[in-house]
Amino acid sequence: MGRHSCCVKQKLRKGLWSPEEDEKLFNHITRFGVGCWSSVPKLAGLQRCGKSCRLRWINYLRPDLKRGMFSQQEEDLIISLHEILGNRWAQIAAQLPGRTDNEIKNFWNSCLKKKLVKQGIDPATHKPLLSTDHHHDDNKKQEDTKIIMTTENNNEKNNTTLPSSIHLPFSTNLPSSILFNHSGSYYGGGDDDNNNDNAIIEASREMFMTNNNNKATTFLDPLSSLYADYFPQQQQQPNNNYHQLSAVTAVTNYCGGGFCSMPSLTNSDQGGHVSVTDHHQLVKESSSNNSSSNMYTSPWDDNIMSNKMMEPFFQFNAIKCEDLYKTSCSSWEEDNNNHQEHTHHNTAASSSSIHFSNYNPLTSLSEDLTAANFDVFHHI
DNA sequence: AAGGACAGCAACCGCCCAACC
DNA sequence: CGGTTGGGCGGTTGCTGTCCT
Repeated sequence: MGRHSCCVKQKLRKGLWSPEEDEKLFNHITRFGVGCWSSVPKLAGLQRCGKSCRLRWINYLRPDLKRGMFSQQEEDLIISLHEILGNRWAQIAAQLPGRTDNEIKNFWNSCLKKKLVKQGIDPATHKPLLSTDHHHDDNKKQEDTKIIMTTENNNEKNNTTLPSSIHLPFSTNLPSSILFNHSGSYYGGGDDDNNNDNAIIEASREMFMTNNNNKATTFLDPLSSLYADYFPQQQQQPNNNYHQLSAVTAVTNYCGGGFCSMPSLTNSDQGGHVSVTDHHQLVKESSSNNSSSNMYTSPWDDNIMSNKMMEPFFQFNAIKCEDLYKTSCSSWEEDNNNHQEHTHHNTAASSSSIHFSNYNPLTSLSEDLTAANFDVFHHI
C-alpha cells in the first residue's frame, strides 16, 4: 500500500515539529476538536500530512498525557501486561492512563527489555532464559534491584537530575482549593515572607482565572512544582535570592479565543534540546453563579479527573520559568552552573510571545503582559 | 579535549483494517 | 463487491545528548 495519499503531496514538512507548528496544531484541535485528520493540516495551516498531525497530537500535545519517568508500579504493570498481550502497545497503553503506546514501546525497547534480560528473563516469553550462563542468579538480581532503587532514591532526594519531561506531582504542592476574587486578588494559599523556606512553593499557589459569561475558562499553574524541580535548593537555602523570584502564572480565557497568545506549546525546541512541558487542566468546581468566589480545585484530584468539566486545558513551557528566572534573579549564572541539565533550552526560540520586560519581581501585581486574551498574573 | 559508542526518544514507514462509495 | 480512503498500530530509523575512553 505504501504511503498514504495525504503524504504524497509535495512540500510537506517532515522531521521534528517546531514550536510554531505545535501551537498551530494545538490551537486547531482545542478549538475544533479531533475530526478528520486529513483535513487538519490545511485547516490548521500546517505543511504536514494528517497522519503526522495525528501522531503529534496523540504522542505529544494531548493534554492528558502524563510526562516524566515511569513509576515502579507502571513498570511492573507494563511487564505484566506485556506478558499477557505481547507487543500490543496500544492495548498496554490503554491500561496506563496518560501514557502513549509509543512511549511505552520506547520504554520497553530501551529499558525494560534489557532489565529483564539482566534478570535472566526472556523478554519475549517472560520465562527464564535458557542460557549457558547459569549465573543470572541472585547476584545479578541484587544488582538490578540496586540499580532500580538507586534511581528512585535519586529522584526523591536529589531533584537536580531532571527527566526530559516532568509529570508534576502537583497534588502534593497545591492546596485542594484556592480562592480568588474576580479581580484576581489572592485569598488562599500562603505567602509568608517571614518563612522563606517555602516561599516559592507557597507563593506559586496563587493562580487565578475569572470565569467569563458562564463559559469554560482555563488556567495553568505550572510553577509550584516546577520550582521545586528546577531550583530545589530553594527549599534548602531559605536566605538565597530565589525567594525574591516571582513566578508567573499564565492565565487565559479559553472562550475568548485566547490561545493566540499562548507561549510556545512545545517542549521540544528546534534544536531538539531537553525542555519541560506540562499540561494542566482546569476544573471549575463551582457554578459560576456563585459570585462570592471562583473556586478551583487541583486538577489532579482523581475524582475530578473524570469530571467532564475539565475539558479545557493548557500546557506550559518551563522555558518561561527559566526566562523569568534569568530575568529576575541575579544569581542566574551561578545557579545555571549547578543545573546544567536545565539550561539547554533554546529560550530565544520560544519566548517571543511573552515579555518580561515590564515585570517587577518585587511587587505583587498583575498586568497584561501580552496581547489581548492573555493575562499574566504573578506572585510573591 | 576530542571523538566514538551508546542510550533515549520523536517521528516516520509500511501494513492492516474498517468505513464508505 | 471491489476500490479508495483514512485511522490505527507495531517496527524501525535517525537525531541528539550523554557517557566513556
